[in-house]
Amino acid sequence: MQDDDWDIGAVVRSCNINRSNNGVAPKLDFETHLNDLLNSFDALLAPSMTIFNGLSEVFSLDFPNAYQEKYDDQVMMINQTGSQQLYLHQIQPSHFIEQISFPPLPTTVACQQSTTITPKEWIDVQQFDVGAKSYPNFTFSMKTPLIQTRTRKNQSISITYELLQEEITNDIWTWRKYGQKHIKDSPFPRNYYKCSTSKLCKAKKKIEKSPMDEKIFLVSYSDEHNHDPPTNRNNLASCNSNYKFKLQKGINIVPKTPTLSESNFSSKCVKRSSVIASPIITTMPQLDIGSKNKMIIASVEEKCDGKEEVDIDEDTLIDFE
DNA sequence: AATGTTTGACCGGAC
DNA sequence: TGTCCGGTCAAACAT
Repeated sequence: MQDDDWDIGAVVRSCNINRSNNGVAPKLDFETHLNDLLNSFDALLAPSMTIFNGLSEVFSLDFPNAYQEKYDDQVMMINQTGSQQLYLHQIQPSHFIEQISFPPLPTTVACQQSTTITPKEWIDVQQFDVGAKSYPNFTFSMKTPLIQTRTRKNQSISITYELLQEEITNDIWTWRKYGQKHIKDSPFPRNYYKCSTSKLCKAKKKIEKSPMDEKIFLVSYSDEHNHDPPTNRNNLASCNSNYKFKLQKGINIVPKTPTLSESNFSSKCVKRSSVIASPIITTMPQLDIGSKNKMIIASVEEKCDGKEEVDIDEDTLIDFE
């Protein structure tokens, strides 16, 4: 992927990567040494990559049980012609640690695409068996699914989630607000947070309300925590004794102009939008930290620059237990 | 006193 | 080169 080709304003399609029902987490046991070209992770996926067309900029793979041996390891994958390289790395631990507090939801990722093509053509979630275990495989007919954003050169990649209010308040990390900006074309301000646990921690978080649906918060994470999550619940995000269903203190969601209808922020009233106009994940990918689950994110060094919008293909959503 | 929030100023990348 | 805009800084203020 070329940094200067990144277009955050590109309209994003959505597509899904899901686990099967009753999916059994495989132990991939891939090697994660920097610059490894082939490892057991590749060996499992490489056959499916033969049709990889290299049009993706960023995509994500969400495995029920994938892990890296070392925290900062990066996996580089390469297709059989050697013309494309995939760089895999894990997202910061906070993302999957947080997920354990959420109810089971389909795992969905948002996708950016460059040409007119249906979501099913981007990602074809398949099932294949390894021994008695079954888990999804991914064919690489996908074009440009996206869960990462980067607005500028040299800016850290951020991962954006669509969350409801109660999901925001489930954040296990402590954050200190350091800025707020009104964003162009959005009636709601964007709030900027840094990790307040450690001054050396570079983890950041942005929170804003979705201009598309004010019940939904767009929460972006960038950089990684370099420490364990705080254990004292009294110190957690909101600093409120009844934090669970309160907005984190300092989250300013007052719109510039009252153009949107009122919301009661009740998750029960929220239908998760199938129309995504920003590079976001529509639900938190669910992972089980207890089994070393992590989301793996890959980026590809090739450009695509078309822009188009598409609905999430709800048919491809598969609940995972 | 320590920690977090507010908010205008500033910086730098993109165009 | 100038302008726009997102991101960050930091002083003042609040808790």
